[in-house]
Amino acid sequence: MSNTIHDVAKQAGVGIGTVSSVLNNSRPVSQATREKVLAAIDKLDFVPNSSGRRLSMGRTNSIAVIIPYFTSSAQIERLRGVMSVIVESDYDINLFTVENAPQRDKVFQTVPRRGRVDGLLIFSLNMPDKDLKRIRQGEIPTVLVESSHPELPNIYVDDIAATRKAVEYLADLGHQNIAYVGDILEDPLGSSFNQNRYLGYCQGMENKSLPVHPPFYRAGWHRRAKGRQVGMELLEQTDRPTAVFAFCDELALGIIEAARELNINVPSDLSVIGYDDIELAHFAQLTTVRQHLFESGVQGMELLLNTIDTPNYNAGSIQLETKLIVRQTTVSPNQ
Amino acid sequence: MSNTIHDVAKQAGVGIGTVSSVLNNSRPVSQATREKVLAAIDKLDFVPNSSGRRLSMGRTNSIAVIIPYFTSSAQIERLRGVMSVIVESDYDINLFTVENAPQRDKVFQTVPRRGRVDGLLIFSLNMPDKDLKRIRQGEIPTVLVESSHPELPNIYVDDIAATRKAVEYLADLGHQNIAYVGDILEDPLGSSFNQNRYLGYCQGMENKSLPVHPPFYRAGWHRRAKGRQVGMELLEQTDRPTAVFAFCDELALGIIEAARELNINVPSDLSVIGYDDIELAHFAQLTTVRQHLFESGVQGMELLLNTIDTPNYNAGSIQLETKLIVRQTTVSPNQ
DNA sequence: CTGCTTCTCGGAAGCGCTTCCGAGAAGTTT
DNA sequence: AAACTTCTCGGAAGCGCTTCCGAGAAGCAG
Repeated sequence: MSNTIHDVAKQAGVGIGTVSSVLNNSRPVSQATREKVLAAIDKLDFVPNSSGRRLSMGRTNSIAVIIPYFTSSAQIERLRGVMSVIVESDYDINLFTVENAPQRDKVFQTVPRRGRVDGLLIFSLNMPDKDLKRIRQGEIPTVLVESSHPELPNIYVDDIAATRKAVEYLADLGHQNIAYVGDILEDPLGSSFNQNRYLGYCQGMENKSLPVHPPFYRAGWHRRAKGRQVGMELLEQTDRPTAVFAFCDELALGIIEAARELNINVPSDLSVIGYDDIELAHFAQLTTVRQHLFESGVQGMELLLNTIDTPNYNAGSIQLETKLIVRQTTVSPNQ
Repeated sequence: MSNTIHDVAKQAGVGIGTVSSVLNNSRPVSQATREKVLAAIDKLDFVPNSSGRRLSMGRTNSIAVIIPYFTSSAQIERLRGVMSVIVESDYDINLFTVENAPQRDKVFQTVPRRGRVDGLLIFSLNMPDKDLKRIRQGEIPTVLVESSHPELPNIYVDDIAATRKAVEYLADLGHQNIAYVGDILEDPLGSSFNQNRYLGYCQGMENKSLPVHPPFYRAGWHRRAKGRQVGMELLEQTDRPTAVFAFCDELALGIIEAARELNINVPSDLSVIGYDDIELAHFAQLTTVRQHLFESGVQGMELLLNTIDTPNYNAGSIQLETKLIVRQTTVSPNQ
């Protein structure tokens, strides 16, 4: 069994209060006593039991990060941003991945509790009002990333405008048959980025007086293999599109694979735009909408830490920029 | 403030012991009482405070996962495997990323403690003996992934043989000038996979009577951009290699980018082999050594959970297979 | 009705820590 | 030297839970 603060106190010949004081610098201790205590701590290789500390202090020093679509590169990149700031802090990260509605509900019901974590960082999920109420009542600081809510601080991106511009770019190149590949519209986890991007797509098409053609909407989830499969379906249609907007880069790469397989040349026979600008988009020379994923994790976590540490921190919302990065998968269509 | 077990007890008109009993099914409770308690729990939206529970039970229900090189796709894929098994369990994940020696030391010194976590899953790091002693003394169950130690259960891969075979494959294609791109040999974090792969490379070269040419050893870390830079250096040499083994796929892709930039055709002018078979290797048609990354996370976590739950579980080591996946970045050299 | 066993349950003790009250020592002033 | 003030520190109380002792109720046999 590990040593406790009592062992240290006995070893140093002092009281437990004194040991606690030197551990936390919570009250002045004479130099001589401090040294005795430090020597005892060192000798016994003592580290305070975190459960005891949590209970008596009423804080946990840990933060929950809740992440759906954990298979997506974009989420991972955000998480990297989160970790880069957390290593500099005293907080631990509790990682919760969420794949379906029951998992999400369980997490939302049990995790945002006093004594469980000191803060919540939620990626891409919209908060059901019931769970939100609990967060507000328990006053556990919460920040949303890639999601927004009038009452909660968040980091977001103007998905609609970004997608609209990407689609308009395709239209300006001369494309008329532009497909949208995303996720199913009524997302069971309650994320809204797919709806937003689809909305942006519709707006772009409308602005350019192009028709939104239902067979050109495809749901393909977040991975390349799925994109390839959906790409095959899409491109095997007799009346196939000349350009595709994919709501994430993985999907875009899958579509390029499908095209390759069907001997459809990208970009001369098919233009493809992705979204996110993940690491590999550069390798693939993919035209895409860059959003600052790593940065979103950094900012989200910094916002959360500030909210936790400074009681009345006025945590507003932060909008991150996007930028269309034109590479080599988009050109004007063949005449 | 949240409700406590006392509030529930009062609300239900029973004692706290009874509430605890129905929460944990730890002793029989009459149907009538149980229903009163459940109603009170429901009404007060009560979830037991985890800090209190941790302290009194002496277990934390959480597991630390310690991950270096968090920017690498391979580690992420392992983590995905870990998360896929953890969601089915009652454990939480505490995620620790480690980027340098001080961080590693701090984590090894403070995390493997009773009252902190119930188990440790360590990726890719070798345990210093001093820290290992603490783990053994405190008897906190530990499993290593991509690392091995005579006293600790682990999940590993025969890096040496896998690399040797990959290099021999290149030699058999007719390559004589084969470069190795990996990390610096004396890794400050104390991982051994780079050494092992380099050793495999040397063995392969020796088996085929090929010289190990020092300028053909390059250290490039784990990301594409770095691989591109190292690739430039390597390929701008007057006497450049005709084939490259890269110790991870990201690096291999970076080298292909460098070649592209220097107008060196892959594969006809330069063959490239990677390692890991990450998601995007398929897209890039990269010849690579496949290891079962996701599976390594799954198995590591399952092994750990078994070790925690069944006291004398005989957790041995598990070797995972590798396989050379030949795609389109390797051919015989030009005559 | 008595003496036994079996059910059911209340609540004190204790997990390891921090906080805080107050006691004693040391230093200062008059 | 007495009366303060200031330092220093011991250890009880309490954080919210689980466990466990033992008490009372209920059931049963004689």
